[in-house]
Amino acid sequence: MRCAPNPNGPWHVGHARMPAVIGSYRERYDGWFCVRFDDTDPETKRPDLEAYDAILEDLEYLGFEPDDVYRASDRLETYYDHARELIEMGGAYTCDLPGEEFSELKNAGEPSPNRDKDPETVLSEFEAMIDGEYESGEMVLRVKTDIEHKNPALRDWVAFRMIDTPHPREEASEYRCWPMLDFQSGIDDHLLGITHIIRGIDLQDSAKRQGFVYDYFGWEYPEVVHWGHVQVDAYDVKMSTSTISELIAEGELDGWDDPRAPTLKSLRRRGIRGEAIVESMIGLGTSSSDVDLAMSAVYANNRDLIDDETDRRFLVRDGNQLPLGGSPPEEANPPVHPDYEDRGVREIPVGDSVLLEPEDVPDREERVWLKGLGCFQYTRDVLQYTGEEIDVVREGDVDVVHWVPARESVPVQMRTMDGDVTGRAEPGVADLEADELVQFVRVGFARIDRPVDEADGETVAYYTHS
RNA sequence: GCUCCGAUAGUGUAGUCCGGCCAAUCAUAUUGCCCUCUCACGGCAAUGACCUGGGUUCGAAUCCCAGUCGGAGCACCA
Repeated sequence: MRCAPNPNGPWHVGHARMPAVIGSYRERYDGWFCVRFDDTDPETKRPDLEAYDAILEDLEYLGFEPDDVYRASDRLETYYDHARELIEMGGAYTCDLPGEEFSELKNAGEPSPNRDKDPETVLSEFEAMIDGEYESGEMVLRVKTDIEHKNPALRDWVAFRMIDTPHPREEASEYRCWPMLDFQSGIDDHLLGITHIIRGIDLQDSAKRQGFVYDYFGWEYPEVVHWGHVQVDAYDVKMSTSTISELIAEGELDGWDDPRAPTLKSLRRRGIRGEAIVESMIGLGTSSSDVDLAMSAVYANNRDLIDDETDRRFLVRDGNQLPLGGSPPEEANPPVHPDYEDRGVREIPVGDSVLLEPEDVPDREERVWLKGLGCFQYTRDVLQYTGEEIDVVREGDVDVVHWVPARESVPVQMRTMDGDVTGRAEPGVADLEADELVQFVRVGFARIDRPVDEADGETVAYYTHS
């Protein structure tokens, strides 16, 4: 099988579907899959030189390594050779009709006047195309299909056209005569031994179009599955490489890994495992209708993967400072993970005042349980330590909240899909390293993006999900 | 205009080929309860769907026809 991306930018979430599905088939049937960059349009779908590697990185993040990697722009001579062969069989003709004129004839079921040129003429004109003797738009090579076919989409389609703009890859920059996707991809699928093709409904006519070429060559067409488009909820930004690219250029997004961007690089930075995305994509199946992927499904899969191993920490967002009274313990020792006592406890110095999230500040005279510390009553602007046991919580009238010491806590900036939030975390957070995952208790999971910084003493975290 | 494709709960999916075991599966979501020093994890429960209309049949989610709705192609894009 093959994954045939157009290298015009890093992948968005929807792109994960192809490798997820063919990768799982590879495992199940001991199969083979390659990545083939179908980069045969240096102009309208101009390849981005950085995208080749970016896509391979995204693939690696998802947990896949392709068995082979090809670039269509390396294989032009192969396509030319097959075109020559096709011409000799009388299966293709050069055509200098402007696109609109041909379109009119085609829609009427009328052939192009060039259709019956003899192969020698066609061949010499095609060689001239290869030699770059025509300008863009002057000459194309068409596959001779069935000009009266009831489906107008299949009638005598273009196989090669002239493009004046050089290809961005240096190795391919001298070529001017470029194959269209249907020709290039059709030839390659056969030559690479592809047995099963999965592609979008936008290419649902491709198999029939390419079928004419396969018939000329006497090849057998692979099995094909078409699937619909994927929409992802939870994002304001349209899931389209070109849209995201524009938003980045305009400065609306900070980059491909901005948490608001529906890209794989963004999910990676937020600490979501590629595996969670892959599982969600496999869950979508291969239906040909359009589907909506709920991000909650990705989060649920991810939570399954990371919950057990992720240590707990406290983070208070926009904290209200409250002084403590009544001689509470000097240090709090909540567990590193509530389900794994053997991982030990954290050591949080308490000090003489704490920060609570505004919603957690109790009403006057009410009690509140600071996790890992004890019970306090809010009296005369002070949280008065009551020394009561945990039973008061079990009895049900005391809420349990997280907190941080006002003085010894460390500043944290957390970037989320809905914007940045600031807060302060327990001191241990300053010792975390980049890429570590934490669960901020009662807030959610986060990935440490930048450990504490000398300049501002601040730790930057990316919010994963609840 | 021509041509293709699809339609099961909020979302995704199984079942459709080879009609009965489907008063429809599983996951997620939502809600409630239990557990709990988290609104995490775990456990229990509830909510919730075969697009419409005909036909074939003893019997239709499943087969046939029509319609409706949705998607896609008819590019010198991929």
